[in-house]
Amino acid sequence: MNPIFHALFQKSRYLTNCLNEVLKQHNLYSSQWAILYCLHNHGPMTLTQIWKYLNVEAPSITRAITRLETLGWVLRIEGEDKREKIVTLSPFAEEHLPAITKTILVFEEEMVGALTVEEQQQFIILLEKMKG
Amino acid sequence: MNPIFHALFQKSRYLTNCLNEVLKQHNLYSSQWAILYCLHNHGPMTLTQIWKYLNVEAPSITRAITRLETLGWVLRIEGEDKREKIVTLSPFAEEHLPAITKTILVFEEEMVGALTVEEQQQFIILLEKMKG
DNA sequence: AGTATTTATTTAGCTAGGTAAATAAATTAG
DNA sequence: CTAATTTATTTACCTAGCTAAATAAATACT
Repeated sequence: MNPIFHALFQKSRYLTNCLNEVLKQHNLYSSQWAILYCLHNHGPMTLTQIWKYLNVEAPSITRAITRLETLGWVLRIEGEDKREKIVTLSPFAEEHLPAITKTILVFEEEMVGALTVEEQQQFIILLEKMKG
Repeated sequence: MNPIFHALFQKSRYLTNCLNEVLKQHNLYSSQWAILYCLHNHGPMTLTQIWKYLNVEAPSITRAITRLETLGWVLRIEGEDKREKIVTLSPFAEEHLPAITKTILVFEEEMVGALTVEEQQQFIILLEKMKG
């Protein structure tokens, strides 16, 4: 087994666990945060826009949004096209996002700070080269 | 959000999906294969040895081994220390592993072939630098 | 207009990771 | 030797990805 895969999968798991650990203080999981961040940048989005943007299947987003809704982070609004649901951040989310973003920035600096900007670019280039 | 994380998580998910796709012909999932491969290299192992080696929590391995056992890939044998269960590959697994290994090698070459050996080493070095 | 197809979301059920707590055997302490 | 602690495994339950199929609304076809 090429050690690249093992290393890649391990690090991916490790980093999401660390991210979850750090987000615990805000009562969030990393994938929930990914959705909030996405909504923060793009404004209200339909479920389809979200899963296409995050490159994930629809049912994962349905489940996550349902959870985020009951936790009070987002609202599901019926669209003009009545098939679609438009998801928006709640006032509660808008209020808390700045502190969370700060937490994330500290985390990122801690995790990726040992790499120069060139190394980070190089890393992404190498990642891009891996495909079927 | 630093694009490095998004890229890393995406690629990790993409590669496991591809691996699952390729392993479908052998009726295996990628994490099941990781365990079989591990047993193939090290010989019989206890559950604890397996989860420590794969750097995963114990319950994940308990579940995976239970599944692999009912599918006929491994056997659980009670150890001399009666707390521990020793896991061994079944004759069925021994028989089929060479073909599976071949599938994996083709997959790896396809996925990682665009990188030179130096780039692969560089990639792993950069990965190692990411930690808290 | 009425039917067929497409599109958006949801539901059901699978693997796969995690934590917390239960159980049972082995080991250590007194 | 008995009681306390440690160790190995399992169980229960959570998030998070996936596929396949159900449902409902919109669109296209004839």
